Amino acid sequence: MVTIGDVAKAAGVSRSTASYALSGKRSISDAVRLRVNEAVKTLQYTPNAGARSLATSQTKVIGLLAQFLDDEFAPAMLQYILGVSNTARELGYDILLVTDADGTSALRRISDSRMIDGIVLLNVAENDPRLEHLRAAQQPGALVGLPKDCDGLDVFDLDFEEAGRTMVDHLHRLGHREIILISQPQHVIDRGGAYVWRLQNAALAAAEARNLTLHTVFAPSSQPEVGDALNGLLDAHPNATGLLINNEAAAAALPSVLHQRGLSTPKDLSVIGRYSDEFARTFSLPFSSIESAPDRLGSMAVRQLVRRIEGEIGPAEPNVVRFVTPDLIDRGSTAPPR
Amino acid sequence: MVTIGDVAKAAGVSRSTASYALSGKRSISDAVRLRVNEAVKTLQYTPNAGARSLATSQTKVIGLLAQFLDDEFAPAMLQYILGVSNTARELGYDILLVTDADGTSALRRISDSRMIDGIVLLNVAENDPRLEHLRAAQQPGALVGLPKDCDGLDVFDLDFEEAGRTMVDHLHRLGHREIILISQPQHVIDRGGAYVWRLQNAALAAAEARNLTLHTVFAPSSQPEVGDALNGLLDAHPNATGLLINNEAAAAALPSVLHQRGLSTPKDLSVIGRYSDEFARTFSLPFSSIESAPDRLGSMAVRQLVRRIEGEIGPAEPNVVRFVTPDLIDRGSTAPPR
DNA sequence: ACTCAAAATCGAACCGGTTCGACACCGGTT
DNA sequence: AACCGGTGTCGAACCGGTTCGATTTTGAGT
Repeated sequence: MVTIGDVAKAAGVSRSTASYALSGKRSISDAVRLRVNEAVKTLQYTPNAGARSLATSQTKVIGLLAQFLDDEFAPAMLQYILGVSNTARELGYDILLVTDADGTSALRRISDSRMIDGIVLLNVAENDPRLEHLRAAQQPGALVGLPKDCDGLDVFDLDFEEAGRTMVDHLHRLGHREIILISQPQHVIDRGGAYVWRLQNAALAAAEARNLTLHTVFAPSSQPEVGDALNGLLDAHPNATGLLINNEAAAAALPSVLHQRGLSTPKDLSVIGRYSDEFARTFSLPFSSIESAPDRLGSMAVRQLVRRIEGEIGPAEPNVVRFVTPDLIDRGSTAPPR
Repeated sequence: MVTIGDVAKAAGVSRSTASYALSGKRSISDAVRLRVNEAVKTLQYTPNAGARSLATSQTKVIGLLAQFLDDEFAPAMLQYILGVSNTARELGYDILLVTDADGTSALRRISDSRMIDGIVLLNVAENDPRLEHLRAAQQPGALVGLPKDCDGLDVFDLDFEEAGRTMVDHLHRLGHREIILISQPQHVIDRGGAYVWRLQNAALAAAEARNLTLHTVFAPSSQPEVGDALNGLLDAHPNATGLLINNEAAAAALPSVLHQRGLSTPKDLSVIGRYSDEFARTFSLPFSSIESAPDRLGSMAVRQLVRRIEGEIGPAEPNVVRFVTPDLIDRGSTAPPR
């Protein structure tokens, strides 16, 4: 293993001089800087991360806590992870990926041992038990998902209220009078998935204001149960002309259900989903959708986190709570009702 | 930050004694051990990872290199990642997830800076440029995917030859005489995805030995092109009674294609895929399939890697190249031909 | 009571960086 | 000639663990 001492020796200077030559934190003669850089190159020197972190208490690593819950759609989570990971690298940070079922103790472990400079929490629930420890950790943290109490933590989430309104307004403007909203299953909500309520309540309010009928339903998030649920739903509301889907599994299952029933969009039914474009491509979903922007949310969270880590924003400065305005991507699955 | 010095002071012993009390590497009186443990608990002491890694040159972190290529099915990759991550935690290791497009320089970075104790490479291609650096890194490494030259590296992969034979044999035993094999697109092969050839060649050999006709085809890996390709394929071989699918996207697209054509399995067509059970559930695929066991492969790779890291297997001991025998999961999509 | 090995503990050194304070050297003022 | 500030460099200390060698304490055997 080649150390900075070896570099210093090769350049004929002291260790501290070599260090300053590399960091630029004190003025160094051109001659020395040149010789040091030369030595670094020929010896293939790379600083030891452990030693550096010990000396500077900075690791250039960000902890990423992702929970893979049975009742959530794993492929959707991947987009968040990639958004975080790619942006982190861009900013010079690596990612410590933690998928422990017990996120709380995992958080303590990586935080207390000072393996990381900051933490991104995905999939944050309304009363997320991890938040308490994140606040205590005295390390910057950023959340994707809106908890009840955002105090002291930077929060990023889709504007689900706006999403609900946009969906309803879009169909209303086309002339629909009776529509259905399919949400996540009950236990996602029980676990604190408040975004389900946020979208649904906003949709209900918009529907009332526009004077149209909105049926709301919680559907399973697993195959093949969700297919049956969709069928039952369409049977129950034969006059509905629009379908709003806030449930990835339901969206994925819908094409074959429609096909079985001999229905097509937008002729027989107008459909709007809420998922990412990437998701739509993966599952070849032909429905217009509210973009859930997982990569963008992950990216924003990391950017803010790094600003805190690097002191561009002081720890005293108030936390931000930022909502991404949802775009509606038109894939031609909506039209005026027959 | 509470250090081992604080613990030692609280327990009334020296730092070294506290360290030995915690590691158990020298005998310690019960009284002291008790007082030290007490102090650890009350002070909430957690060792500083940087300091420990500096002293022991062990980080308890495993690097995981995953490449997300446009033409590969991202959700499938997630299963490998989770297999690696969960097993690593079980063994006391954390995961540094690297998704850089340039895997080679990322490998150098994390390896040279000694952030990690070992490396798992996913998605290894036949002539993977990352291997050269992994060998030079002088750190244990494990691969998922079979390269041409396995020298010095532990390799884990599905037995694709056996998979090809099993698929063909299964349909042959049921009495099929003409079948189709759908592979990945040409550019997956060009990039070094040798597993495509391995399965296909074994299937062809088995078909010849059994004296049955096997048509082979490279299909796109993106929607909706793959659907058109499937249609064209079924048009081109109207007498084929069996379909083997070594292409996730094609498998995902097949149900709606069959539906459009008014075909059903196993009545009109016997179908066997090659993907994970998790994948089948996500897409509610009703086809019998060769289990590609991503979680198991990831888990095996990590287990072997940790054995190397912890010296249970000396660095001199020869590398293993282990093939997982593929299971056929029967979902009732095969039957004797009409 | 005396010896001797084993058990228990301590101090110091080390891992590989960074950073502080000191110092030497330089050209330019007064 | 004495003084000055700025520049470039060095030695030493420090970050927080682990580990080696030495020393003290203990207890068993005679």
